[in-house]
Amino acid sequence: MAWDIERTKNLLLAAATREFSDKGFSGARVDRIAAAAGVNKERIYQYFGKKDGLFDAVLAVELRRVIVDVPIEGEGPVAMGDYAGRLFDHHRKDPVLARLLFWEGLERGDQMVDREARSRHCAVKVEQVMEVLPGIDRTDAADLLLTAVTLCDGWTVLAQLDALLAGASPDRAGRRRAFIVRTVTMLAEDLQAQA
Amino acid sequence: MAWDIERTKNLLLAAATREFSDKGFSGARVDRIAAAAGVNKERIYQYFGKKDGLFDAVLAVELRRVIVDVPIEGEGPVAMGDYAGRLFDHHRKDPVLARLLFWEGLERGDQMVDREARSRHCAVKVEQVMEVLPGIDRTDAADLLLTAVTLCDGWTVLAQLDALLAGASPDRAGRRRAFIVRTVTMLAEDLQAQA
DNA sequence: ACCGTTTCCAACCAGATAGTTGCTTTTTGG
DNA sequence: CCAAAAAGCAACTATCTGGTTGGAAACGGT
Repeated sequence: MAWDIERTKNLLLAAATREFSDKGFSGARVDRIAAAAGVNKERIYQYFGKKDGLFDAVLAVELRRVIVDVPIEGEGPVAMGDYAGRLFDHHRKDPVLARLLFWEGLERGDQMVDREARSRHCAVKVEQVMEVLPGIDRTDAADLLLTAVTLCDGWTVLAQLDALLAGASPDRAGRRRAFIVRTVTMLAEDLQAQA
Repeated sequence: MAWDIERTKNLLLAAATREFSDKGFSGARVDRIAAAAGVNKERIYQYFGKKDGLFDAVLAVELRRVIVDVPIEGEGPVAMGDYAGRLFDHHRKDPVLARLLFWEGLERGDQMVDREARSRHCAVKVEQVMEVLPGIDRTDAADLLLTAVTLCDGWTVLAQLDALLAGASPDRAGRRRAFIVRTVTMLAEDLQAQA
């Protein structure tokens, strides 16, 4: 069998994604990642430098994924609500990114990974919001976007709190989703009206 | 000098609060907590059982604190916005609780600490919301509350993301606070109108 | 077939980590 | 004032951690 470096890297990335998402950076165990990937631990240090590098790589992959899978597009407040809904679905299907973002916020604090790329990513997203809601203030667009992201991502992490607050009603997720969509739509309407 | 067990316990709790808030559960180091408190490590195991017990105690203290310091009171939608603002201020002054909640959500997942007490706490809060907005649906009250909490707590953890999205404008925190207050007020208005 | 290069791996290391123990010091109650 | 109980502490342990290394195995070009 020929060497398949990409495959090995992907196996490691997949295992690392799961481990980091579950346990966070300091909780993740390098040995466990290697074992889950069925790859020798040493490969991690060869391919990704060290634990930090692996974390960064995982986050980069997931960020790229959400950009492609959940675009901001369409026109008017309803389009923003729709975006929030799709973001909610994305996280619900696979909570990895939401968890990684909170892990990063908590563990890394101010030393964010790859500031430049992240900054560009954010700028693009804000720009897209401004296209969907013409005439909106840039700061308002950022606030609206942050609100949508916080609500969607926050729910995947604080789901236990939600269960305590709202009880274990059937299709709780669907109800929460509808609530968030409505909130974001309403907010977008209000911001555009005053623009 | 007489034994002052309470003082020792409080020293440990204070140090543990800081450590857990900063590093989370698996990132926190028992030795560091003991050193910061100027107390022998063994005391922790005597007073709190083990690391888990200390974490639980810290969380309990902070939860009790926010109930007292940030009550839900008043009448009508504006009162809910006001509550969100005060919650925001509470976390901004001291991000400990917000961070602990997210740490718990991420690290503990479904095995939440002291379910019974937490459940009661949540029920009381929802009840208070229903008093402020008479006639509102119970599920809506829970959703509104969760929205306010998610937005306020989320901002303290995702502040870096905020900086990337909105730029480092002066008094960014104040602007975000105003946005959240407005969002919650508007939402409360809408919910009460349809009630 | 041969050989330099790349990929892989088992064993290893130094430092850290949660949790324990045996003993000393202080307090308390009669 | 004395003995029993409680509180305090330094040193210890067994285990785990991220990270390294020296050599074996598989490859590709000739």
